[in-house]
Amino acid sequence: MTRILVVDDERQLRRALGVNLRARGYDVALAETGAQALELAARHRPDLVILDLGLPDLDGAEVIEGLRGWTQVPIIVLSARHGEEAKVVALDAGADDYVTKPFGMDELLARLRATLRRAETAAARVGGSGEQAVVETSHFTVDLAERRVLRGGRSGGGASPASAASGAAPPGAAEEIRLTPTEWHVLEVLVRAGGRLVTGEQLLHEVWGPQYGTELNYLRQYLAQLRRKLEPTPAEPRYLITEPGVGYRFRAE
Amino acid sequence: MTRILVVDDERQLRRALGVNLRARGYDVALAETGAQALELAARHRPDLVILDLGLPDLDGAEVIEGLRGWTQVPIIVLSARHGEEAKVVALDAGADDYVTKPFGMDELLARLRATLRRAETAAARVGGSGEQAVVETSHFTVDLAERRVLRGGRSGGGASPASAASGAAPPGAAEEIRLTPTEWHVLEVLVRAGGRLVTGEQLLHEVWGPQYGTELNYLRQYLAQLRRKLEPTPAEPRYLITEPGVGYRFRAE
DNA sequence: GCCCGCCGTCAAGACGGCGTCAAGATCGCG
DNA sequence: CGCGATCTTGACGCCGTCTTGACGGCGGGC
Repeated sequence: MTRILVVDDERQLRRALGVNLRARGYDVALAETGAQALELAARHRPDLVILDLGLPDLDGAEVIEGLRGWTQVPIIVLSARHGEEAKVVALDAGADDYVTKPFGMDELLARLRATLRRAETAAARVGGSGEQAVVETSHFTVDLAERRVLRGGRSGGGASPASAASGAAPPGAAEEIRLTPTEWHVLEVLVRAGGRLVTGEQLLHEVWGPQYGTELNYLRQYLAQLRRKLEPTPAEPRYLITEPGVGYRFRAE
Repeated sequence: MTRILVVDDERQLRRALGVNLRARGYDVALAETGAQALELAARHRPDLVILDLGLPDLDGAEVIEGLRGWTQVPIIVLSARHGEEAKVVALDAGADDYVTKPFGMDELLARLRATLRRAETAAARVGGSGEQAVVETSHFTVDLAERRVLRGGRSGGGASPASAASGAAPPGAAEEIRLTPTEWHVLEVLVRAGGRLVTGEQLLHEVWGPQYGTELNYLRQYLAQLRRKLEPTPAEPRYLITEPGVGYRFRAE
């Protein structure tokens, strides 16, 4: 469900927004100060922030900058100030839209939908931002953005044992290796670590959740499966390396 | 250079916008009718459109829909109408922002920067191929602008199992496949993703609205119907691919 | 040289996701 | 007011995935 963070010091308006948004099926969190807003945003990870500029503790621009320091979450600003100056400042600080009070609830909701729509398509296109999205070895290619693994680097690996469904691809072309969600997640964590060692405990936390930490047999299971699917000779791993007694590491040659 | 398309029938305002935008370093194209706007947009591929709703030839919503049929270009609407109703209609039709006349040039420019900034993160699109209005496979053709699907690629697929109503079309000619609104919407989202994976949640958000996110059975239902209508062998999908545990993907071969 | 712990492997059962079928609800149209 | 098309919702069975346990080999420590 879409999470909205509403930041406003007027109890009245905060309640009204909360009720209206919840009625539309949004998951709403409320904050009444800038500090509380920043904390809630970090913890709650909202999909959109509705921010009143007239907060008691922090200046509006400070809140926007505090958010923009680490997140691209869409921000709709509410303000009683109609002046152009204020709008320009807020928008250039990183806000996505600016609505002057008093405003109609229908308009705000429509602007909210428009902003969410725009942000959603943007987020879907670039995974996070920058960062290496494709890691290549001489036997396979891991595409973190597209969430895919393709067999075939410079010198194509051996023919895959069984590929029934996919039409015959030209030799040397990229052929997809199907991974289950958990397999992918394990591989992703290792690849994102960029060659650094990942302890068993870290892996379990990332993939299975914080309440796991001792189930090392899970890792043995999934590392074996990944090696079977990715390594040229699974018995002698070249890429998915075991560090005995510590954890695992992805080596990109 | 960033290209802006300005659509307005008032000569005065058109000129003012043109001058101001050019002074800021934008590359500006001008149109004074809806028809001209659509044509210029297709040819010129602007990075943003500023659209006056009070055009002589076409209704404002028509112009927005005409653009949204094939492009995600950001649209800022100008209008003399202050009513909420008009704003909601325009924004829900696909506009990104709505500015009422008279407006301050500084505010418009700030809103323009904010909208461009938000849209830019999406600019890192798959290699220049840009936005295709028509996507073709060897069994059918999806026309995003015309909102149609035609059976027939190079070598026409087998005869459809049950097509009673349509008159006998000449062999190899394009025959339209009728899709319901929801079917079309699902297909459109998948095709627009351009081969990238779309999670179940994203699909539900786009098609059914943000308050949906867990009704995965809807997707099963509609994906099955689309496969029945589009796939040569619905039991073994070639185009509408399931990524188990994650979502769906459109594969254009 | 023996014991113990860690790791790779195999196998089986539990579980949940996915495709499918089917029926009711809803809406627009004649 | 009745009909058809479409959307919504529920149920069911199959299959792939996940979970869990057990076994054997290998190496290191004592």
